[in-house]
Amino acid sequence: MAGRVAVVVAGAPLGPLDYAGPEEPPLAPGDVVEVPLGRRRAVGVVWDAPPQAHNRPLRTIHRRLDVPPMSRALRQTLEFLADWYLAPLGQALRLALPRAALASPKAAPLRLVVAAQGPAPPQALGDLGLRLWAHAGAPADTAAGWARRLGVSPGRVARLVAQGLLVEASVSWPRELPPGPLLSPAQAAAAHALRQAVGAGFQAFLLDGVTGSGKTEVYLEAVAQTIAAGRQALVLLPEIALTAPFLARFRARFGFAPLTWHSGLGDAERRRTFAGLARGEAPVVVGARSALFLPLARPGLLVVDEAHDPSFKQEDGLPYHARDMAVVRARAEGVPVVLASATPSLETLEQAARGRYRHLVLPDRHGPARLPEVRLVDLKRTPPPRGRWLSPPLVEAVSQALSRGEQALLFLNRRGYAPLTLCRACGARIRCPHCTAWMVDHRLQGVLLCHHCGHAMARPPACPTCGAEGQLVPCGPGVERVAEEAAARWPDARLRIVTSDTVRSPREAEELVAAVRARAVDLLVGTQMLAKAHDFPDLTVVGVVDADLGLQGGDLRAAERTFQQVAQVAGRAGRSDKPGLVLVQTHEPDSPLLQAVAAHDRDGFVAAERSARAAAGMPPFTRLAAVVVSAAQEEAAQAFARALALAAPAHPAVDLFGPAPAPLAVLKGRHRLRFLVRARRGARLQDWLRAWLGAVRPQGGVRITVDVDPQSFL
DNA sequence: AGCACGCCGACT
DNA sequence: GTCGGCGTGCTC
Repeated sequence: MAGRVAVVVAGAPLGPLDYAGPEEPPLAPGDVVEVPLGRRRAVGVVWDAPPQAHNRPLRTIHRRLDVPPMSRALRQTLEFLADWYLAPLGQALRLALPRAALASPKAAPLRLVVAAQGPAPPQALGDLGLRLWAHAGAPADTAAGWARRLGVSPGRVARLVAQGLLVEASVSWPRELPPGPLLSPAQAAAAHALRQAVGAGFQAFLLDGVTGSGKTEVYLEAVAQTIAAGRQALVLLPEIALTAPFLARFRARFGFAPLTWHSGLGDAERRRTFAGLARGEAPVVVGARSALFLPLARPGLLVVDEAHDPSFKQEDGLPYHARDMAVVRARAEGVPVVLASATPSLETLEQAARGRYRHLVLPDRHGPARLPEVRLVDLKRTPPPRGRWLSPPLVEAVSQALSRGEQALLFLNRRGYAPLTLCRACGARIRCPHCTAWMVDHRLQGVLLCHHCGHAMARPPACPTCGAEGQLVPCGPGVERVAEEAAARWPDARLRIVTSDTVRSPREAEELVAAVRARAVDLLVGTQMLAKAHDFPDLTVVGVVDADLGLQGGDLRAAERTFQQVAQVAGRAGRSDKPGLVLVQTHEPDSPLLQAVAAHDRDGFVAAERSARAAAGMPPFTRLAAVVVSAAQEEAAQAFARALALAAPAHPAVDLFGPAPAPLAVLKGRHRLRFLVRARRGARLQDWLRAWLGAVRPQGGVRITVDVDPQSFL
C-alpha cells in the first residue's frame, strides 16, 4: 500500500487534497509534485497536513519535480496568509509558485554586466559615454541587454567590459565587503541595533526617519552584516520605478548588484533568479510585492522599504498586505525584519508603541540637506485664473527655480486630461457603461477611459445624450491638463508627464530617472509615481496642485494618505545642498492636517489622527473587513445581501454595518453591495467571518469577496 | 482556477 | 435536428 500524502494544488481554490504517494523514494513536505486533478494535470506542493480520514479511492501522484522543495517557513507563511485572509491554501500557494519555480534549476549561473562608476565619463567615448553614465547603477543585465540599452553591438559591449567601463558581476557570494559610509550618530545607533539583530532570531523593527534622513544607508548596514554572516537578505520596494536609484546606491555601497525581481523580467532571468536564490547562491534580492515569497535557502534579513506605501497591499485577486506578511515570514524564518518609512501607517506606529516592533528613529536629514520649507497656498485668496490650475505663488516659485537652472515638480494624483466630460447644452456627464464612474479624458491617447474597468471610447463629437455638437467640455484637471498649462507658461522648459500611462515599464522608469538626473528634464508633472523615493539632487521646487483631492470620499484613511502623500512628495525637494521649497495648493489652509504638513509635524498629525480613530472606534484600535456581494442582476445581489445580513451571528464585540451600495455601486457590469465588519477588542474577526459566511451558499450568479484589513473602500 | 455537466437559442 | 451560451458543481 502506497503512502498517503496531502498535496496543495497551486492556483486551485482548495485546501490540501489526499493522494497516493510512491513508497520509494518517499515524498517529504515541501516537495513539488505533479498530480492529477479532475481531468487535468496540476502542480502542487506536498503539505504537512495530516492525511484526512475519508475512504474515497486515492489517485496517484504522477511525479516529483526536480526543483528545490518549498521550505517549511515559507509553507507556514502561506498557511498563515490563507488563514488570515480567508483564502484557500491553493490560492495562497500560487503566490510562491510562479512558473519560474517549475523550471529545472540546471540553468547556467547568472553572469551579469553592470555599469562601472566614476566621476565622469571618459571624453573619448563621446555620446556613448554620456549614455553609459546615465545608466550608472542600472540593474544588472546581460551583455545583450546592455547592447540594446546603449544601442551598440554586442562586440562593442565586450570592448567596454575590456576597458572596465562595464563590469562583469557574478551573483556569487562576495568574498569581502567594502567598509560602510560614515554615518551620523543617529544612523550609527540604528545601524548598530540592526546589526546586532542579524543572526539573533526574529525581531521586527520600525526604522522611522524623515525623508532624506538616510534610512537606506542604515538598513544596508544590516544587509552587510547579513551577507558577512553568509545569509541572504530580501528587500521589498513599493514599485519597480524605485529600483534603479536603489541599485545605484546598493552598488556604491557593496560594489556588486543584487538580484532583482519584478514584472519586467523575462522568463529565463526569472528562472535563474529563482533557482539562484533557492540554492542560496545570491546574497541579496530586491523586488516588488511579489518578491516576498521568493525562496531563500539561507534567510537572514527581510526589509520593507517605504513600508507605508499602499502598493504593498494587493487589491485584486487575493488581497494580502506584503508589509504584514513580511513580518509573518520573518517570524517563520526566525530572522529580523525592518519596516522603513518616513511616514509609517498608524497601524505600524501602534505596533511600535505597544512594543511589538522596536522603534528606531532618525530625526534629521542627512548631510547638508535640510527639510524643505512647506508653504500653504490658499486657493480662495490667491486663486489661479479661471480655467487654470496653477496659482500665482506657485507659478512664481516654479519660474524662479527654472531661471536658476533647477528642476521643479508639479504633483497631481489624477491621470489623464480631465476627470469628467460635461455637455454644456443638457448637463449630461459621460459615464462608463459598466461602472459607476465618469469616463476620464485621456488626450495623449485620444480616448475616454474608465479607470476602473479599462473601458475605452473615442471622444464623441456630439453629446451622446442630447446630440448637441461642440458642447462637450472637459471639467477639472488631470496631469495632462496641468502639463498643457505648464507648457504654455514655460515654453522653454523641457517637460515630462509621469504617470502609469507614460511610464509603463521598468525600463521606461529607469530611462526617466536617468533623464532627470542627467538634467535632460526641467519640469516634471505627474501622479503619485513621482511622490516615491526618487532622489533628484537638482529638484528644488515641488507644487502640490490639489492637496484637498484625497480628502474627498470620506475614506477612513483619507487624512493619513494625504499626509503621507504630501510629505513624501515634499520630500523630493531640496535633497542636496540646495534648499527646497514646497507649495501646497488648498482650499483649507487652516485645517489641522495641512498645518501639520506645513510644520513637518508628523507626530502632531499622528497624535490627532490617532485620537480621532480611537474616538470613532476605527483601526488601529479595531479591525475591519469589507465583504462585497456582487451580481450581474441588482435584485439578486440585494436579495442575497439581505439574507446574508439575517445570517450574521450575534457577538458582543463585532459590529456589522450594511449592506449598503458600495461606493463603486456598479463595477465591470456587476452590482455591488458592501458590508463592513468591525471587530473590537476581544473578538476574533476571522473566526466570526468564517462562521458567518460558512452559513450561507451564494447562488444565482452572486459572488462574495472578503477583504480583511481593507486599505481601499471602493 | 479549470473543466465538466446541463438545459435553452440560431445554424450546417 | 446539432453547436454553444455560461450557471452550477466538483476536484483527493
